[in-house]
Amino acid sequence: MPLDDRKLDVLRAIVEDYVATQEPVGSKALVDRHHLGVSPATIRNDMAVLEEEGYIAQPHTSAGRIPTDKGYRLFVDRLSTVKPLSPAERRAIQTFLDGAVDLDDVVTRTVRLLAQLTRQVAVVQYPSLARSTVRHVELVPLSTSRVLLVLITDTGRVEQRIVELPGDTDEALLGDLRARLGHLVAGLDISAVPTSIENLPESFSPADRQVVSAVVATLLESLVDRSDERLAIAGTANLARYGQGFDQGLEPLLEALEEHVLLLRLLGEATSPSTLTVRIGHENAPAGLSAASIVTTGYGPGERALASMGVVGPTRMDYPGTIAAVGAVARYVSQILAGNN
Amino acid sequence: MPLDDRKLDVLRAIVEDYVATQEPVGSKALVDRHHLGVSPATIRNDMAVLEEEGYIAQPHTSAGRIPTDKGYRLFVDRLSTVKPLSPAERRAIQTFLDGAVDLDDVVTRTVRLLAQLTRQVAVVQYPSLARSTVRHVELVPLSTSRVLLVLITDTGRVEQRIVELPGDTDEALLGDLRARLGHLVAGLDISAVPTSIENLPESFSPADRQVVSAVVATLLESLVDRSDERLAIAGTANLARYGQGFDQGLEPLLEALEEHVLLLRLLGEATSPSTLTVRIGHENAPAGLSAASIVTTGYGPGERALASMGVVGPTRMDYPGTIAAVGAVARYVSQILAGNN
DNA sequence: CTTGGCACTCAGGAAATCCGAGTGCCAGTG
DNA sequence: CACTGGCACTCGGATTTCCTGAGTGCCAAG
Repeated sequence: MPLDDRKLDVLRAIVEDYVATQEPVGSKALVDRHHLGVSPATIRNDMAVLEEEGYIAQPHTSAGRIPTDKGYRLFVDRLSTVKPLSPAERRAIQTFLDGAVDLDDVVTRTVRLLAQLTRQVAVVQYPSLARSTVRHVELVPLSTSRVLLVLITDTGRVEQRIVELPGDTDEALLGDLRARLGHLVAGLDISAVPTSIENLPESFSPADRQVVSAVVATLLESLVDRSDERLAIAGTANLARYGQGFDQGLEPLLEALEEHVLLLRLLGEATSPSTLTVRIGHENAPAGLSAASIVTTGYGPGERALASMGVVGPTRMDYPGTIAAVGAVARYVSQILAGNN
Repeated sequence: MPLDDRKLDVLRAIVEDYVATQEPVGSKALVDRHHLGVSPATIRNDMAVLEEEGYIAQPHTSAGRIPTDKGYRLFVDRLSTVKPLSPAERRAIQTFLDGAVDLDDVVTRTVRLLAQLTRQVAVVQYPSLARSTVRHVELVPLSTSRVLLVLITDTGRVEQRIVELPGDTDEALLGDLRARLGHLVAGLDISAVPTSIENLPESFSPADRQVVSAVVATLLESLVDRSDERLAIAGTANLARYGQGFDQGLEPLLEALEEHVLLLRLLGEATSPSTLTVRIGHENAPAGLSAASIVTTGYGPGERALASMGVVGPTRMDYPGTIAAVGAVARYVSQILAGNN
């Protein structure tokens, strides 16, 4: 049976009231708080249908209704309208983020800001190496058998590795290597680097090949190294405030939040900066987060998302508000990153 | 009134039992579980004295006793014996830490290990820049008006800054500057760098002075920048397990744990690697942590501590076990750092 | 100083009770 | 046909009462 408009209104009202009060909402309360123009009895009939269809449920026989995951899903997809941020919030975003001095600072400020705005747990992924381009590669001799390899990306990120050379090496070779490396990879997309340099050693004299190979190997290694898919998290204290909003207690949640690999996967599927994903309750496969909802979006200067950020909270969260906050912060951060180019 | 030996035994027994059971312990239970050779009535008298002196307290009139902060203090200072780690634990430390590939990895592994061993919250400070020495300084031209300043310390840490030069600059000047900078600061203690280079600009021709000043300024800035006093935290989920061990709930604690500045201060006062500090309950000034105890120690290759690590848990923690774990991990990490030199 | 005895206290659990929000259903109405 | 008012019913949760037993403090005797 298709849901008519009023039933959708009822569902919306239920979600809104439940989110606001954290208590099951009954038919009477609904009519009082929203001017639906019909009597409680009518609402009850509608509710019965909504329940049959699985959008809402009763915790106990004689209690009001609460939305199910499916109900939230419908709400998010079709019933909620974007709630514009208050001027105060906009200002907060600006003043908070404008003071950032470098990339790391942008990330830590962002994550705190997001936690504060949404009063929930914020998660921000550091811009991924993989999706940026090379601005510069440098070789710095430390001793005759050690050299520091520095890689700078267009996002302002700097990776460095110490390369142990197989034997003593003179400046000339290094200089040559530096120049040719730079020529090969400058401006290149990180993902394109491996194929670009794989044959480099062969263009050197056999005597030098070992050294070149060592450097190339380290460079490749530093590129695939996913360990730098780091995360910043803030606002875990908000979980405690929300208190027993979570049935199974906080432990599984806190554990999940420390499982960065897991979170990265959830954040991942790096959506473009303009789209925004909402995952509700059981849609989050991993056990620990099945009582939580996650709102994520990508961010980054261009069309492609450089990395993702998001908010984790109870399924009973203020979706419109959270979505607005995440979206606004992501847009602003993207601007900053574009500016700092 | 000085406490005789038996009273101390009683206190020790109370602490141990309370930590183990999380429940107030009464006189009867004490005589049963520890062979004290006297009757419950006698114990009661001793307990009365201990209570009068403020070492223990009763939550309710008709309940057993629990240790006070003062009681824990005495226990830690005089009554507890170090509990050697189990072979399994020693092995865990080794296998867990030996796989570390770089400094950051050492830190993240350490913090997880510590959280796992103690089943509490672990906090590890990244090795502080301020207490290491300069191994190398490098200048890498990015464009004619931008140069990358790289600073490498003996702890394997690499700081980098981009310097915006006031005008176009040629290679020769940079090379000269690089050489003189390196000569001035190599091997120097970070804290000694500022005085060492403050007069450097004046030794250059007036035309070049602006450029040199820009570089020097950035270098100084990167040295005083405390923002790199970063922390790694793990095991917050353990707080939830300990559950309502904390009277005021988890919120203030989680908040305190996100206040890195605060934690750094607590960790701080970098003790030497060989000493270990225990702060109990109210000894932790900040409100949020007054229900917690903190066990910290410094770590680092030499005599001086490079940074600190520690564990945060409820006052009712297993002090001997925690102390042993923190000590062992710190020693092992120190060895690793010394080795990687 | 230690001990057994004894009266007393009281937190916390179990059982009993109450209340009212909320429901489903039905018959009546425009 | 959709809506409404009425009504009987349910039952979770709050409130109260009651009870129990661990634990205490004190005292007099060994």
